[in-house]
Amino acid sequence: MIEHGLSAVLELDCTRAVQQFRPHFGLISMNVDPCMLVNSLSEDKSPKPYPAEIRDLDISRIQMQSRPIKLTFKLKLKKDENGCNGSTLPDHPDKSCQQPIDEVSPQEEENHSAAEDKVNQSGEDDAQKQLVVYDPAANGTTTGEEVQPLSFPKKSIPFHSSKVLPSVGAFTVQCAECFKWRLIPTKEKYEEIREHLLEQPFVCETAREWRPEISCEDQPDICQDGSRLWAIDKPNIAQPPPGWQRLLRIRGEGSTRFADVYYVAPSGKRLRSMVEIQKYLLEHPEYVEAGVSISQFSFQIPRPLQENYVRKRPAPARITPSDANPLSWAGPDENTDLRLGLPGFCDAPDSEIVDLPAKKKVRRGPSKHVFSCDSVYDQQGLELEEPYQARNDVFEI
DNA sequence: GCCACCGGTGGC
DNA sequence: GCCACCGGTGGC
Repeated sequence: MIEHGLSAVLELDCTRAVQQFRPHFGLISMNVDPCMLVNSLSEDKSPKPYPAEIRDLDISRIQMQSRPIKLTFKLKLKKDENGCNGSTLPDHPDKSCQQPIDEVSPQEEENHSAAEDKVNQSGEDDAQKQLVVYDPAANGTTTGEEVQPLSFPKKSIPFHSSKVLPSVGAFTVQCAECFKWRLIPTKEKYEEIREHLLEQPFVCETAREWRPEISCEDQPDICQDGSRLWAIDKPNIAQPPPGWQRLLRIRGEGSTRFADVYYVAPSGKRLRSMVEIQKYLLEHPEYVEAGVSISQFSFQIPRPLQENYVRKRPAPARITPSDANPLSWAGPDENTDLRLGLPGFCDAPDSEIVDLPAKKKVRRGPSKHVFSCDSVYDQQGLELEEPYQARNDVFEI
C-alpha cells in the first residue's frame, strides 16, 4: 500500500471509451497536490517517456484496455515537507512496479505525462475505473526492458493538502482523420506538434515516431467521457526558446480565469506577461543575442470544456431598489448545477466535482449541467466543420 | 520575505 | 466575453 501520506485523488473511468467528443488537440491533466510523483521508464532515462504527476497510486486499478500491461516506473517525490517523503508503490502482482525513488527536477516536474487520473469519490463500480492509455509494449516500441510505463491512477490515501489544484497530467492530440485521441509522450513533443498544428495536422501516423505500429485502426488512447475535466488548448503556440519553460497552472474551479501561463527563464526567473518578458529581454540582451525573440512567447491559455469552471464576471451593477437591499444577496448558493449528471457518457460521477478544489461561493447563472452532453456535442459539431480552427488542444484535469 | 495563486480591472 | 496585466495575499 501507499505509505507516508501519498495523496489519493485521481481515478479513471474510461470504460465507456467511446468516441464522443472531437476536439483535436489536447492535454490530459489530473488533480495535483503538493506531492508530485514522476514516473520514468527505462533505466537510461532518455528521454523520459511518460513523466507524470500523480497524487495517488493504486496500480491494481489500472487496466490496459483488454490486455494486461506491465508497469515499470520510478516514483519521484517533489516535496518531502508535505509528508510525501518516502513511499512505496502499492502491492501489485507485477513486482516490476517496485522502483527506487529519485529526485525530481523542475523540468521533470513540468513534463506531465500521458497518463491519467481523476478522483472518484462516487463509489462507482470498480470496473468502471480503469486507465485507458496505449500500451507501448503492445506496439512493439519497447526495447530492452519489456516495460513501458503508462500511467496510473487512482486513489487511496488522502494526505494533508490544504489546497488541491488541478494540473495537466497528460497530453493528447486528436487525429485529424479518424478523430481518435492519441497520447503524446512528452510535453516537448506536444509543444512541437502544437506549434505547427494548423499547417501540419496531426494524424495517427504522426505518432509512429514513438509508436511505430500505430494507425487509425487502433483504438483511441483515451476518451472524452466526462470523468475528467478537459480543456482545449490553442494551436500554433510557439515552442519556448531552448532552456526556457512554459508552464501552465490551472486555477481552481470558480476562479476568475481558468489558468495562468508562466515562462521560466534559464536563470529561473519566472515571467508572467509579455511586458515582463520584454523587460527581461531588455535587461538580459544575451538572450536576444542568442536568438530569443518575443515572438516565441505566448500567454494564451486553454479553455475548459466544463461549463462554469471559471466564474463569470458579474455584469455591471445596476442599482435598483431591490438590489439595494443587502439581504437580497445574502442567501447561500448551493451550486446545484455542479451536482447534476446526465445519462450515458455524461453521467460523470460527482467525484469530478467533488475532487475539484474547494469551490468558492460564487453567484452563478441558471443551473446547467457541468458536463452537458448537448454542449459537448455542439462543440464536436463545430470541430467537424472547422477541424483546426479554434480549439485544438485539450487538457484533461 | 518570498512566491504561487487569485482577484480585479481596463481594453477590446 | 475574452484577454492581458499586475496587485494583493495567504501559506510556506
